[in-house]
Amino acid sequence: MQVDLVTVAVAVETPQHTGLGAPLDYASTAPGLPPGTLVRVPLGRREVPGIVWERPPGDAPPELKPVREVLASLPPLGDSWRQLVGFAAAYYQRGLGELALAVLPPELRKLDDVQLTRRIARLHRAEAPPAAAPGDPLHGPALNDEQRAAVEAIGAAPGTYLLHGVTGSGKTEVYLHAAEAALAAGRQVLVMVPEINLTPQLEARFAERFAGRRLVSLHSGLTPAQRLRHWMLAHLGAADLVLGTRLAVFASLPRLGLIVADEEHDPSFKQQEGARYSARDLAVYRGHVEGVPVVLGSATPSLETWQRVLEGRYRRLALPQRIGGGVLPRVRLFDMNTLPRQRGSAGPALAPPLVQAIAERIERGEQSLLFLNRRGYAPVLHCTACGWKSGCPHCSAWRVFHKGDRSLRCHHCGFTERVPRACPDCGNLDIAPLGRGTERLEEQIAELLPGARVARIDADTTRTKGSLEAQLGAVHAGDVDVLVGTQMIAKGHDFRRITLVAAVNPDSALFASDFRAPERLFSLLMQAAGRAGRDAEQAARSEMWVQTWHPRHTLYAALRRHDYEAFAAGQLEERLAAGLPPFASLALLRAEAREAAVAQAFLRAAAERVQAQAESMGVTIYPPVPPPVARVADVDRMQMLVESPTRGALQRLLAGWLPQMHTLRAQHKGVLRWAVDVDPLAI
DNA sequence: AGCACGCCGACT
DNA sequence: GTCGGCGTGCTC
Repeated sequence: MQVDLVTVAVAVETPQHTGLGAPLDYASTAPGLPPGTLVRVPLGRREVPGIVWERPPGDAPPELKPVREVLASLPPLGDSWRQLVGFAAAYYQRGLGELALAVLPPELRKLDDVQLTRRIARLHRAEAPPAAAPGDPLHGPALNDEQRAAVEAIGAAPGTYLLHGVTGSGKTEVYLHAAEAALAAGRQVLVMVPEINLTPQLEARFAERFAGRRLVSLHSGLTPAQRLRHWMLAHLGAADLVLGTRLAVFASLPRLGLIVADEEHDPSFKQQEGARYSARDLAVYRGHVEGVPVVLGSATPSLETWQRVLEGRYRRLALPQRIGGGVLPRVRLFDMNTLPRQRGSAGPALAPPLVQAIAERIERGEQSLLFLNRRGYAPVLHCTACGWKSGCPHCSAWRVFHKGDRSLRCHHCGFTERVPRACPDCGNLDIAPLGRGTERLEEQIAELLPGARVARIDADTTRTKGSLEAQLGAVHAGDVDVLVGTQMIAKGHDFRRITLVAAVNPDSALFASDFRAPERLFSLLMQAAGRAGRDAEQAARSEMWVQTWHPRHTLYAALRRHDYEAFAAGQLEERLAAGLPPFASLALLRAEAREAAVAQAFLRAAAERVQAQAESMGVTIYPPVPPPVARVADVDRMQMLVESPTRGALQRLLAGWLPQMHTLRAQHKGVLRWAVDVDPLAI
């Protein structure tokens, strides 16, 4: 019997610096294998998973290897999913198959069709019909006028919406109602939050409200089996709600009806390794492709989002009031210049009036939250005799003094040693901490406020699973008077008894070289302020203190009035003048080598290849420079900024340029890694 | 990236 | 004599 062979294109995991980014051709005996089908194909001497893709017209290579296995029990990945993945691969300059397979649950790639059939059958059996009938009325609080208007607008037409409101203004309630409307129409809902830490409380809120609906989470904290199960329920259309972190933007959702990205300004939505995608930007694209509304929620929108609102491309839905008539805490800028100068070091951790204010809170049984974005005891140790400092031998960074275990730790490469007893250079015994981290602040508060119950929450105290929950529990239970922590505590957690929030030392971000530093600081401080006075009855006497040496800085002036719009206007003006996003499109080319000169030469040669073309397109390629931390783990890094007036020009340039990079790399021995970051967060 | 092939040093 | 070092090259 004659067997007809057809040619199919299959996206397989081929790292792009091999030059193979596009799908490969295979022969198949199964006619009409639909795009989106999961298959296994031979690649070199291996057999790898792949996804059938559209085949662009053109000649197939003469000798084709056959598709080994068709995983027919899994419904094909849909057209809009493939379009999303195709767009993301092209936009972020990664191989299609590499991205497509990277965003599937890792466990899925290991299964053959028999195992898969069994898993799917088991899922259908386990997932009994929901306990309550769908369509139960929502039993939440009544919406205010603005909330109702927002829900109606979202339900009325697809498009991108900025849900603009401060902490406590009721954004989640709008998500819940918009979700209910989408669910009632038989659609699935995707809700994304920036951090895993925030998924449990979101899940609890949605689970409580949608008792009759099937809800799954998708984030990297799940076990491989859970992740597969949840992904599968979404893909099969059995899950109604998917809550997750940035990776959930790639969930396969055949009935998608609404996408929410909460805290859309948060930098965590940008993936920082591999394909460096922005889940927020992809959510907007996905909403556009699928014709569903996308809701971006924030009190302090990213300037990219805000500019699109000003241009009328996104619609702003404002929630101007805190629910229950609460007001935002009064912001008090404390001028550190008014303190008597102390000889030598940093001066007191907390200004005496702030200590007094905290003491009053303790007396009244209220809580205070002190925010210091630097963990450890002191960021650096130094010798008072010879000037030695605790540098990392492997990185261009200081090693941080951790008093708890008496260690010097590099926060970049992890290199850790016990604190030396004496100066390693001159033997002097007098080595002193410089500056202050959360550990030292905790110690100093105990001295300033004897008897106060102080707790510290940062990456060091929450290392083990469940410890964050335990510590937050202690705060909720009222076992803590003063909570000290890094930005970890500024985000999302809903504290009820906090009436004072203080930023201990926020100034450094004012003058950072990173052009987004002010935006991040403003948003962090607004978010921190939002921790105070969530109980309306306490709100009136809630305060946010900012200790600063620059009390007249415009950022603080805007913060004091809780005036995001004024702050944004000022920033946008600066960005426009400087030719920075959202008024320009950026990409960053990075290279790593043992010697900075090698990385630099590689980037220079790369620039030379397209210099003329770039100029003709109005694209500027800046000379390679070392990043802020130039050397990490004995590897030197260099980066080269590419700036374009438009996205389109940047995309065209990169698409033609990057394929040349792997041949160029072969000529530059010693280049360990290189990568491109489209729309980088920091430059 | 894997995973081969390929040509030179210390071991059962 | 072979186990294995990682240099170079390929994957429809």
